[in-house]
Amino acid sequence: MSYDELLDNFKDILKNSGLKQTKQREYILEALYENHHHLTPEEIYRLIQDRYPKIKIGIATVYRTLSLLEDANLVSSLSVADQGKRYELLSHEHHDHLVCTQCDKIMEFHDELIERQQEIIAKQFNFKMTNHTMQIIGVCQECQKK
Amino acid sequence: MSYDELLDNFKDILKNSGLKQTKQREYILEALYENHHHLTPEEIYRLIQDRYPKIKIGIATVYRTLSLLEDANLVSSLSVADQGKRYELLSHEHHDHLVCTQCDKIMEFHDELIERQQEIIAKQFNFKMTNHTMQIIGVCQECQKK
DNA sequence: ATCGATGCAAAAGTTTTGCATATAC
DNA sequence: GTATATGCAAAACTTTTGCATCGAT
Repeated sequence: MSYDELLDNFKDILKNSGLKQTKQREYILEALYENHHHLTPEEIYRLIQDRYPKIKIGIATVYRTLSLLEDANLVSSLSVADQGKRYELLSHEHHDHLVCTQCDKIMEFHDELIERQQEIIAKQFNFKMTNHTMQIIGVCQECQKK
Repeated sequence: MSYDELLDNFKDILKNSGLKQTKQREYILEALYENHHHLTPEEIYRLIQDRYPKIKIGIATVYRTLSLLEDANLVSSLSVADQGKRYELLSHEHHDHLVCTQCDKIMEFHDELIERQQEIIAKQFNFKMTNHTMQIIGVCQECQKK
């Protein structure tokens, strides 16, 4: 999905819920779009401060907007290893994560077989799946050499 | 694995690392064993206080012991939906989770196809997998009716 | 003009750390 | 006896909330 489509999508959601469009909300979406993945609220906050020094933004707004986006199913949160949640857009192609416990690096992969199997499992439980996450935890190739 | 085997296992790990066996550490392991899954450090702390009113235990010890157990790969942590991590023993048979976003209920499932596929993926990335977690997020059967 | 959104600061909640004391070895 | 573990309290982080003001509609 292009950024413009995504933004239109977000604007529609806001309008339909009687919420307002603001620069802050737009910049948060933009930060998530550009830095593809795994941002903490703190990181998003600083990215916006750095890029738009003129605009005022508070960390509370970042948290509030992320909750909004999560409720609207535009972002998902993930928490592994370190403390604090990290957020990423759902509109990027779905993928899962390999997390290295030594260097905290996060790698991505996509596997159709697993995707399909998840759908089958959700169906078995009569569960209405809105999202799913998977993490393979371990030691990456580089850290194994150390 | 029986509790006794698990405890012996833990004692060996402590001994081999030059660490000491304490009642507190044992009770934390016991709490995780008995209440099969998904405990927060706070819950573990209170369980032990309730069950062993005579013994002193501090929340810091719970955190310290959980880190120890996680390093030793005896427990894994999981964080979804609510804030804060939850811990569970790895020695219980491995399973993955269905998390309901409406009632926060966590259900479990086990799927061999997914397990095998995760191993294949780890191999492709030359990744030494020590653990893996998967969560299917959505709305459970009961909450769909509401 | 209205009502929701924002920034700020305070509060609440979670996790870690320093230190004196207690306890396992 | 020595070294590690513990409880406690303080500190560090993370997230949420109250409130006066601002800004989108």
